[in-house]
Amino acid sequence: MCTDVLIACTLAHMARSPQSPQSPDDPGSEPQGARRARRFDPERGARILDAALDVLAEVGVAGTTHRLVAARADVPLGSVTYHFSSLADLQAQAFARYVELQSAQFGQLLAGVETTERLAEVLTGFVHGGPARRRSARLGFELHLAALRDPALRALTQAWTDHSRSALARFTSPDNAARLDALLEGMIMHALLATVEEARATTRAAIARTLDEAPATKKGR
Amino acid sequence: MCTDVLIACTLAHMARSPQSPQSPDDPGSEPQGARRARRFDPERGARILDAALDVLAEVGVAGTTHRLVAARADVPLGSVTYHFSSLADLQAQAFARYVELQSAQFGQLLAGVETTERLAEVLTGFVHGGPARRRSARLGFELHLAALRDPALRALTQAWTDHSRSALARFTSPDNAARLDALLEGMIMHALLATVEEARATTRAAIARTLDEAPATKKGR
DNA sequence: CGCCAATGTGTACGGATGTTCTTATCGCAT
DNA sequence: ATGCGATAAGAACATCCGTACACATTGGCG
Repeated sequence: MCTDVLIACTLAHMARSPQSPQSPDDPGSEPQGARRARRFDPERGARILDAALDVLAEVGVAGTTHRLVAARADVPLGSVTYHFSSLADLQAQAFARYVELQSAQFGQLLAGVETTERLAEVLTGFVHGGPARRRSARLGFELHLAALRDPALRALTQAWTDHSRSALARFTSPDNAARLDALLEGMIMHALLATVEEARATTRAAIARTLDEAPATKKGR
Repeated sequence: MCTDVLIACTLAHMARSPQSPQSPDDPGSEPQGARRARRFDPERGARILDAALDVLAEVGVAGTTHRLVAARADVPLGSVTYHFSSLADLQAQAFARYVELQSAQFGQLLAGVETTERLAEVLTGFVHGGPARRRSARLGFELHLAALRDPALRALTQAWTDHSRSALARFTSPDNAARLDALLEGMIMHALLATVEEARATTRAAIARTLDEAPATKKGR
């Protein structure tokens, strides 16, 4: 399995050499011991993290390997193990970066929203997302599942949930914000998995109905 | 990583020999070529599937291997590859079995429920589940994530969602049943991941509020 | 200018895994 | 009873993976 990805890996590794600007002395004439030119590359760590997020989104936590990430970031294998003490460390830092980016993006999405009607509209667009949103959602669920198994990642999911709830709490009560958050999570998952896409109006109605709560302080029912 | 599981694997493999009823001729005197007695074991396939579900729940799709499942089912490695053409096939069939069992269990859970009040109570217990529920929920999310990556599994998640929605539709409109299903999914995930457990009353209130919909046939809002 | 610590790069190794294959065994139809 | 096909059992193989390591390079500081 995964042969295509491996091919891509190999190709990326091979493709790197020809396009690099060759040193004054022609290295092509001495194929033996042809060590690649060293590159000055600060913030290579950050680039590796981005590549790791790409790989995580594509093949999941299960399929993510040092070599895949290295190929994606266009760096040699040793560079990944140099910058990150272990594969788990790499994944954890990548997920941390993801939560950071995602929180900011979500906050920005809700920044200009004033009315609950507009909020419902925006959140509907959030659930039915384009390819970029799909990637994000995949990463999110990948993180959730990883956190389910590795308590060290719980802090990240907790932070993400807290941020999401508090961002939504600007429009409803905290309890209802939590409910809305759970609803969104479920709807996003279903949207990702559904063989036939749900009608936009339906999800919009579900969000809107959840949004205008009946406070029902005491006489609930 | 996973050393403990591997130890368990090895131990299970070693522990098998001494307890087996030995043949008339004492095999202990001839340690060389000591092949284990062949066991007559119909429905070994089903037992392997159960073992696979256990392993899936414990270590996830990522960590599930032929050898782990074989050790869990107390069968030799070759037996797993004999009954299932590939690891993906094994996982798919195991998940299919899971959906079957889970659908039945969920239907049975709602079977005796008549009032929406009682339903809210039952669903609350479903969200805050004991260890058995936790295992099921983990398997469910494991399946969801696997289906996210493997379209062949979509049929299973679709069946599960459809069944769940129709079971809930006995108490509300189909649209609201879908909304409630999404809410449950999200709340279950949050319950699994939360570092501090949510108050039971809160989730009950969230379910109850979602349950009594304002039909609002035309003049919504 | 000259060093050195940090960073880049390629390779090696032990181990785990999926899958295949050979051999042995036994239920069962004839 | 007797063959035979289905299944059990264990070993083997090629591959991939995480990590460690040895060596090369160079930016920046004295």
